[in-house]
Amino acid sequence: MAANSQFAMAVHILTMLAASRDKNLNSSYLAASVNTNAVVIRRLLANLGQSGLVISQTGANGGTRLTRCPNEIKLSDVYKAVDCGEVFALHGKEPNRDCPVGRNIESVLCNLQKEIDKGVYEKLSQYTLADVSELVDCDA
Amino acid sequence: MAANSQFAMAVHILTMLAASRDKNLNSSYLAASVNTNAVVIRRLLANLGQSGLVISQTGANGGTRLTRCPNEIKLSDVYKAVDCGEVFALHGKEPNRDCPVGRNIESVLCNLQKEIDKGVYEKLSQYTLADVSELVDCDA
DNA sequence: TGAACTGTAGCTAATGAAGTTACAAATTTT
DNA sequence: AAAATTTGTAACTTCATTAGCTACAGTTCA
Repeated sequence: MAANSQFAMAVHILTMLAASRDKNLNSSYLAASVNTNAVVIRRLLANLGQSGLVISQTGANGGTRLTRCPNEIKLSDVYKAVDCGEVFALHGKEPNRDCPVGRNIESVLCNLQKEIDKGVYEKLSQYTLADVSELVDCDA
Repeated sequence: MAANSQFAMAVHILTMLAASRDKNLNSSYLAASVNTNAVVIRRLLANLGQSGLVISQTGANGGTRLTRCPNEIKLSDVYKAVDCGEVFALHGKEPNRDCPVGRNIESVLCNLQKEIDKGVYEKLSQYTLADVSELVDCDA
């Protein structure tokens, strides 16, 4: 269970919301589609809400809806909203500073990490939620 | 401890090996630079060896060395050698097949995942171990 | 008032990485 | 031939993280 599937779940539920823009969807309904627990969905929606992608309402007939059009939500926005970490992790423990390589490798890797992450981000920014919705419908 | 730093460690020890191409380096020596246990290094070297990047010798004065020039080892080769998984994970549990979105989202995400991973791979293939060695020395 | 929601705290279970000890097998040195 | 060194690998522990679950206070609608 250690693999972080939050991005996948986020795209899933946002696609659901995109298909029902006129009404609120509640967390139980979304959870049933993702096949998980409603609290997992609510935690995810909390992140998406903080990034301004969705808005939730408490109370009866409450639920969540998108704040803007699916074609205005880039997948990079989603990626940023859920905290997925980096493509690869740096050293867990600091390398040995008495070794020339150990002393300098971290900064080199850190720059590389940033560049790779930027590439991922740029690639994801080429797609919107509307693109995903279309693909999902096509396959249906 | 759950963040996978094998790529970072792999680049680290390969840089060490690149700086000592004429002789074997043993796992204790490498472990001291990475600041970890020798067995962790040997496990990593086993992966790198299976991908043909390094060759190890048992016995006294044994150890590990590169099989080819640092400028012939792309960072994408390293990424492939250590099993770092994907940029983002797909659903842990299969989504609900009774829902149109649940039924089709996985294949859409899977294709996206492949494309993103390919982008990472291409970006990493632009750098070699020789580039890393140079950067590490420059900083020193 | 009562029903239906979200938001969130707090717990358990499952997974995976890293760290450690131990030891057989291989190889070199003496 | 014996001793020393080193890899390869199994087995275990520890730690961090994700996901799943229950419970409940607070909000909103009818």
